[in-house]
Amino acid sequence: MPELPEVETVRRGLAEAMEGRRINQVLVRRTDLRRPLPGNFAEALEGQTITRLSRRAKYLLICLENETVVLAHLGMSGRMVIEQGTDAETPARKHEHIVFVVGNGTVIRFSDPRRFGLMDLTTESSLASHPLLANIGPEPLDDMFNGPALVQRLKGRKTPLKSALLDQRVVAGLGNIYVCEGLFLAGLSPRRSAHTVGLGRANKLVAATKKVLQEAIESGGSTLRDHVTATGEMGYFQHNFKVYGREGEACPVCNNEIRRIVQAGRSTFFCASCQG
DNA sequence: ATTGGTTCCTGCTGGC
DNA sequence: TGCCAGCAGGAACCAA
Repeated sequence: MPELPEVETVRRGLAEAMEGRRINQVLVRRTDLRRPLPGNFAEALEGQTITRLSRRAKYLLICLENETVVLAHLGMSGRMVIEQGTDAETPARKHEHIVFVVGNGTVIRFSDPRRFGLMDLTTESSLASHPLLANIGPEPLDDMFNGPALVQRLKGRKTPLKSALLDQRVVAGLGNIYVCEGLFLAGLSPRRSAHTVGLGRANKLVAATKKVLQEAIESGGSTLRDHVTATGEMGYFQHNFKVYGREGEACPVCNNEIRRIVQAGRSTFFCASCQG
């Protein structure tokens, strides 16, 4: 499931292949993604040169010379994979929904079996107020995301800390894996009520979250099932998970058994003795 | 205002 | 061994 490190890894790969190149062709095979693809999607992009590949939260932003911005979310199972010199039209793979042809024959294939992903069009000037981005919290790797800011954002929230961190309005780009890992590294209980996190704990949590995200990006993200980089390689941060997916295994710090609980319908993995 | 529940979709898993 | 119901999961949306 692509979270910030996976999307960032994909972004870096796509930047290499797409920046400065002209979009020569866009094939749309399906328009019924998480939200309907804009009707003019292909026409709006064809002929435009890509100026920059950017990212906000878990959204990829493909910026074009005429100020158009493609907003792309990979959902649960989305992939963006680069191929050189293959035929864009064939083979027609089952879950391949959109294909971009850029420059002299570079093909970028967006596939997404579960179709929780989406693409939309906006412009540079209305990007920040786009409905999907308008209410999203700070980038976790930005200096704006710090202890005091986190305390402020958790104020008044009575949900468990774990659930609050998954809320994209609190902080952007985190998902189940990196929230579990960050809480473990910070030594904080996922069950703690969010508003009880004061400056000391918030500082620890911010530092832990940044560390986990940075290390994951350096590892090319985590590949559980679907994630591959834009060049088709697997990430390998999953080998560094301390608690995620490790129910019943020994905590790497204290050797107690790692537990799994369900919060707001999502699995939480944690060590009850390290995460007081 | 905040929060819990539902929904979208498909591949995988576990139980029989 | 094979089948199928049920689940997982990001986030918008709705209802309370």
